[in-house]
Amino acid sequence: MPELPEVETTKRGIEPFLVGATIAGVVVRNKHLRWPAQVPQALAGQPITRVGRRAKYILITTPIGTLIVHLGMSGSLRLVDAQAPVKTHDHIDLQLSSGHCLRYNDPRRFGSFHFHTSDPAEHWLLTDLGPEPLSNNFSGEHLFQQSRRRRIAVKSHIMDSKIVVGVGNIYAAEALFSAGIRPTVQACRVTRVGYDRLASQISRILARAIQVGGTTLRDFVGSDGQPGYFRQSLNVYGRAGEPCRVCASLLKGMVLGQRSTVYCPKCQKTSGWR
DNA sequence: CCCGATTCCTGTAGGC
DNA sequence: TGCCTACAGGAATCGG
Repeated sequence: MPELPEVETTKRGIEPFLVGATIAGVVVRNKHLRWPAQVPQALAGQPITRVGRRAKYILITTPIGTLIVHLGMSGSLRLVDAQAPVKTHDHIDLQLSSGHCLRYNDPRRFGSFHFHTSDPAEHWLLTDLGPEPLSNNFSGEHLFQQSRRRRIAVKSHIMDSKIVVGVGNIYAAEALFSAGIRPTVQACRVTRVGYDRLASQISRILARAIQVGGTTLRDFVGSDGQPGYFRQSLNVYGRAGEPCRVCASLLKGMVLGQRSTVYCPKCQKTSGWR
């Protein structure tokens, strides 16, 4: 499931093929995504000037506007040959003048395509987002200050895209484990020191996951169709009932905020210090 | 304002 | 072997 590392992996994979290329044609086989897909035919003939990312959105910019693409839970953007046979759930193609084709496949259709004619940062999907976890705007102090009145679980706090973007269920669980913080602790009870440690673990883990092409659990493939290899580095996610890799205690699984959560009852005792 | 629950969707795993 | 159900989850939105 694409979280920030998977989206960044996709962005890096497609960028060299898109920037400088011209869109030769647009094919929308199924526009019934999370929202009706906005992919104007007017994109045909437009050069792609920039490929970017904000949170889990991939931004594909042309002189007439920017496509804002979200991969949802099961979406992928792959570069295929223009003649590649269409498979099931191949919903949208951007045909390129180079003979390549940027193909969007999404079995569960939780993804989305929006088109915005001015600065994408001003699109309603992006205006209320928190800082990028790999930027200088992100810190333990930020997490701490934003948490003072929040009684929700700290895991829900760091998964809130208004607080910080790109931290999904997998990486939230992993960062809390590495920081030694129990996911269920109220956000307002985590200490400043705890948030410092949590912020640095979030950044470190996301950066490492990007280095190995993200995490492939089931669906995710990068733009070249290759899986990511961070799965073997997971310490808690998907390991409920198995022994902790640090202390051998049995990892505990539970549901928190409608999300499956796994933690080590021994390594994750505190809400701050260790 | 705050926060938990609900909603979208389909492939897969588990139970019988 | 095959059917049926539960579950996975990003994030907007709803309801209390």
